Amino acid sequence: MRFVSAEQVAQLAGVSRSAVSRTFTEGASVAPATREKVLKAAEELGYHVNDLARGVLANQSRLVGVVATKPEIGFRAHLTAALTKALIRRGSIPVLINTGETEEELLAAQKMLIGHRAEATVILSGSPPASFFELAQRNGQPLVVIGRAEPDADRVLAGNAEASREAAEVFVAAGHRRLAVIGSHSATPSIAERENAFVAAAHAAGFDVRIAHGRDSDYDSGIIAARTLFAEGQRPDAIFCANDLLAFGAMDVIRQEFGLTIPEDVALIGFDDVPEAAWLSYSLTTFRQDPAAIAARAVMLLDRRQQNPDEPRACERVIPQLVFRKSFAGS
Amino acid sequence: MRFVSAEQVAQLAGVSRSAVSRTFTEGASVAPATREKVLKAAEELGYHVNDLARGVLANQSRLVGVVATKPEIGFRAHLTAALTKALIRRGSIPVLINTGETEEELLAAQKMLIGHRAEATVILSGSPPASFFELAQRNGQPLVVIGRAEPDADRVLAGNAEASREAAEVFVAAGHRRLAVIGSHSATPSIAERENAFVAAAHAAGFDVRIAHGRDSDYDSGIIAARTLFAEGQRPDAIFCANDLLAFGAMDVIRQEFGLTIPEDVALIGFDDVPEAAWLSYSLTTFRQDPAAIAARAVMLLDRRQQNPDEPRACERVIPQLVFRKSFAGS
DNA sequence: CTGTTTGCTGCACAGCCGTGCAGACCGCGT
DNA sequence: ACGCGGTCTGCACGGCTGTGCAGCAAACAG
Repeated sequence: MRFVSAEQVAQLAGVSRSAVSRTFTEGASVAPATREKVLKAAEELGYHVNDLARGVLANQSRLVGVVATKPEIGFRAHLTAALTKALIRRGSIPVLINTGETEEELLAAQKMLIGHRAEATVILSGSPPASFFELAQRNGQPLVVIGRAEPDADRVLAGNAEASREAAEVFVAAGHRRLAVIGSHSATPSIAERENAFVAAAHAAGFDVRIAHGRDSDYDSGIIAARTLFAEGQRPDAIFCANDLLAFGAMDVIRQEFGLTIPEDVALIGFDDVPEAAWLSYSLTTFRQDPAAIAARAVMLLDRRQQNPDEPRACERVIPQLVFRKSFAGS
Repeated sequence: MRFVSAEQVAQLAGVSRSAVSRTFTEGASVAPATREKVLKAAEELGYHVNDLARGVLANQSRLVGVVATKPEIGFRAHLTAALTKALIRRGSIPVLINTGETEEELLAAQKMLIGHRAEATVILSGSPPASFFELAQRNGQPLVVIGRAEPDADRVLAGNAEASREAAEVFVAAGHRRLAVIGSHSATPSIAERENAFVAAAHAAGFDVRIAHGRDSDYDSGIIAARTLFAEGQRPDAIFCANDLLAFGAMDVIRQEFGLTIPEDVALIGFDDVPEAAWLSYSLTTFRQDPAAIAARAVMLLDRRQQNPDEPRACERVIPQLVFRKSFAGS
């Protein structure tokens, strides 16, 4: 008998099981005296309401899935942490679905969530297959997507386009003419959007942009991309990096392999403002994204969807703020 | 009617509900023909077994709590990710309890886990109060603690003492005499153990050690600690840092504020081998801890505990490996 | 003192599922 | 043809809870 049941508490308190149930149910009608007796008996026996049985009745649990690939890397780590913290504060139970690369694993995890009657799922990254959305839809599973324009779900978007345009503008205003951008081959929607918006804005201003890609969007990719930019062709004097990690890799190559100085020879702007951007070695000018703010929006969308399940899909926007440091001082 | 029940599947398939149940129960006896019919009907209706109800029967769910403060920082981010991945692969449901600093929040989260009849809890960091262990004990909640010598739980320990001793030995063998160590005021057990073991080993070899502390065990603390080491007193020529983040902060201060070179003027060894340690700017010699290996041990302990609940507490050790990079080349 | 309202309480049911048990059915050997 | 063993199947129960409903006592008004 590992767990105490309400029946046993009732017996010890000398009341019916209903009284116990009502004591632990918000807004139920119990006399203060019985309530007291029940609480005392529960304390003595170490009783905890069985949320599973509760969930069976309500046909819903308080689990919220958080889907992320590589949740330990860069900005995503901060977003994951902020989101789980916000969910806990809300009284939900954050389930971190750290899916490997395989689609199969993701679907298995989703089935687990549905099997546990999860309340909702938040998607931080990756590009789930269509079947994922279909399955969620079919089981009335609310979805919140962060950083991706998915029309079938509530979403929180960063102002990627606006920020990237601003990057191009401040580069041009500061007199830079040989522009470049570092993106990624396996571009997530956010990364691709930043790259494209920067290029478009530069073209609109009448300047060409060299484009470099690494395999991914991490430090090593930044290294590879920077090598291709500086090893051949006209060397850029200003580089916009689709995220901070790419920028760090590029900076290290620019300084150590090509002996150039930042920002005198090359200026850089990154994206995300992870804590490393403030480290003395980098001091990277970058667009700040506040993970707590994004998480708060996501939770808000969850609340709203729960109250009005049939409301049309909503979209929240969080606008990144350019933080000036030494890698680009502005004009 | 948001979810399909087994009853409906049974009706469509023309069998009893028991047959449906047995189809989805491992090792139950069903005729291949009925099984087929049931699966087809389930597919058509989009049926998923209600894991909540299943859990009520078994009095256990497949939730596993993962308790961590600041799971986005440094090595802990990698450990969290590795652990959640391993748990998912095992068929468990990782619940990330990202507790703020308050003890109250932690206990609330623990009660949620117990309420959901979680299978076990893994503790990555922080120092839960005694009431935490007591509550877990009382509810038969298996506990795995990582990186902390908690006698009331199964545990996975890194070889902090062995590695730190090795650090002292290789420094001495390479001819360094002015040793220092950077630890932390708010020392987690691991950090404190590394510091103490290094000091003890140095003393044993006949050398004194300067000790510096920041407030925490992050980059900023490394900066502060390095400033106190180099601003006054005899400057060290070899520093052991209790983790990589501290080392990065120290390196940046040593180079940029004091104009010294690494490793010529000062050699450094870190701990953890987070990816940043391999970045060109740092190239930090450090002790590698494999998050996947630690996670695997933790999961193994979980499995073992589940099979033999009354076995004595076990302790697994993972030995860190010294990885040489440029910050200290060895002798 | 009596009638009525109010506030609690207990009963019983519903919500899903796994499983022991008995019975049905089928194949097979004699 | 008959008995027997084995494989499935359905019934019914048990696991723990929330809640509608009816009843009961107390409080209160007249």
